[in-house]
Amino acid sequence: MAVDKAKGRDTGTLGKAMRLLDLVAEADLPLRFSDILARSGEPRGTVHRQLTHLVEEGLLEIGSDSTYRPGLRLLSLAARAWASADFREIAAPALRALHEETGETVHLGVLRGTDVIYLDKVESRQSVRMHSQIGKASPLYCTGIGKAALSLLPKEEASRLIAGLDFHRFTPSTITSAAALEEELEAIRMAGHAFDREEHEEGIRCVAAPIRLSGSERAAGVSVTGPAFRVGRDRLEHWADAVKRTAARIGEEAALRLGPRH
Amino acid sequence: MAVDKAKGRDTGTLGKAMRLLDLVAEADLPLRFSDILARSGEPRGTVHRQLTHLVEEGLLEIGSDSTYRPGLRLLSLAARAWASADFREIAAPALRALHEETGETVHLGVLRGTDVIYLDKVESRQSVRMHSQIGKASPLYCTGIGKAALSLLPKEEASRLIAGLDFHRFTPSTITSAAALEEELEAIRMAGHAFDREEHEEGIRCVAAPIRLSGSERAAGVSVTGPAFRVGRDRLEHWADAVKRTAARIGEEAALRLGPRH
DNA sequence: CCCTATGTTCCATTATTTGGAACTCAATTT
DNA sequence: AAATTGAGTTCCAAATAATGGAACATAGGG
Repeated sequence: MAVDKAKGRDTGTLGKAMRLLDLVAEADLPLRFSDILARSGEPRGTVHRQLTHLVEEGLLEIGSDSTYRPGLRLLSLAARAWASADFREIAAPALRALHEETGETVHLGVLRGTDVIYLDKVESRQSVRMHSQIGKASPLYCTGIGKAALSLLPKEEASRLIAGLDFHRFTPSTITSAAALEEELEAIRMAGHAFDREEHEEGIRCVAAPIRLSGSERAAGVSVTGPAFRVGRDRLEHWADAVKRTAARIGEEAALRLGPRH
Repeated sequence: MAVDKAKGRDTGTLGKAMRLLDLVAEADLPLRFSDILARSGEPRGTVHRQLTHLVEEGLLEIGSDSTYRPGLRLLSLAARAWASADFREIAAPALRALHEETGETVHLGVLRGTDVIYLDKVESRQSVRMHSQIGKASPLYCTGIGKAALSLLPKEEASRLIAGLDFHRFTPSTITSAAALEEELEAIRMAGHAFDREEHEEGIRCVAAPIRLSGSERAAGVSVTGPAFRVGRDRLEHWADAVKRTAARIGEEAALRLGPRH
């Protein structure tokens, strides 16, 4: 049977179920059975039984027209995951301070695999709902936090991650080659901060700094984000120091409160 | 091995993994391997392998001191679940209106099993972070929304649910018997709204009304919540109508936009 | 009425999980 | 320093659950 060496993991039955769950969650509209069947490439019986199990567990929900969508149980599980992410709590005051100083949206994110997961967000305007972004995953190579966090990893680990990336062009400025990313990464290591120059979304720019989380094997970052019309290169440059100070502060706090005991 | 008829479900391997995940998520502080082993009652080898799988899938995370806590992947999955909960989106304007009218915190929740899951919350003070409650599960028998939603179910279904409850006294006013709950339920059916008279948390009161979600086999509710010192019985009574109107409005909107197609 | 698309169920075969025991590695205790 | 305890990890034959091909059901057209 030989486990696929390239990918490595083999989480058996659970892994298969999760792949299916991902498939449904990732779709931006409810899928019908046949859609899932087609996308999964697995045989009918198998898919059907697995979906049934996921529904019974509350991880998926099935509509009257037998469309599948993510289930509520995910919400309650995540609520706990979020609550117990004490790193987030530790960072909160520093994020607020940075927001006051800059007046723009501040994000906190961590690296998971090749994605950045947003843990928290501070913004002034209420109109855009807060949760909308929390927990969201974005590719590492086109976000300020992603690139900043990457610059913190040991070089060979960073290169390994980069080698495995699947670049997708979101905007004209998106970095779309490993070579270009490696080059930018070198600059980020020197400067201590990273920019996102409308690389993920047109009209959105940011400066980010990496947070060193000793102990926890995790790379994280903070960023200040704003619309291009209001935030020019000069302002980004100008904020870089504040962002770096914030990152350092969070790193120290975390080391203090998560390091010794916990 | 004869499936436990009383409980019914048998989601095989997935179910077992999820039970373990719940166990870890439900604990309010990170558990070590032995804690989990003890609480699960399963044999060593089994627990160890399952935890390993959960970690590999990102559903759990393991700290340097080999403690387990909920993983970040739950956040990203839930982000999608929340985004695609179009019911929440439909309800949002009505919730805001109710908040403006009453000036107190407004909740939207749905019934899942014997719990109420909070889908959304509108409040004025920013100090208490919004997410803190979203996705949270609270027992059905001591929350306004829970009791209201229950009043919507067919009587025998409600009774079946009630019979299966495991009452826990949170405050002196908590309802702690099936008989008392059945009685109150009758009153709620007549009135069309439910109160929470400091039954879940001391000093916190609320009025809730059930939302009828035709089609979707789901019972939901809206509530207005406030601190006892500011919200007397009279005020609660006074808001009852507004809450009922809001519930009706959400129900109609949902029927319109989720019923025909979708 | 037949045809097709879609969703559901069945069951012998096959692969995965199980769980008891043995093993490692530190930190105590004797 | 040797023995003991406690915590985490690994192993593998036996038990159990997942697989997937095919048959069955159901609904909408043409």
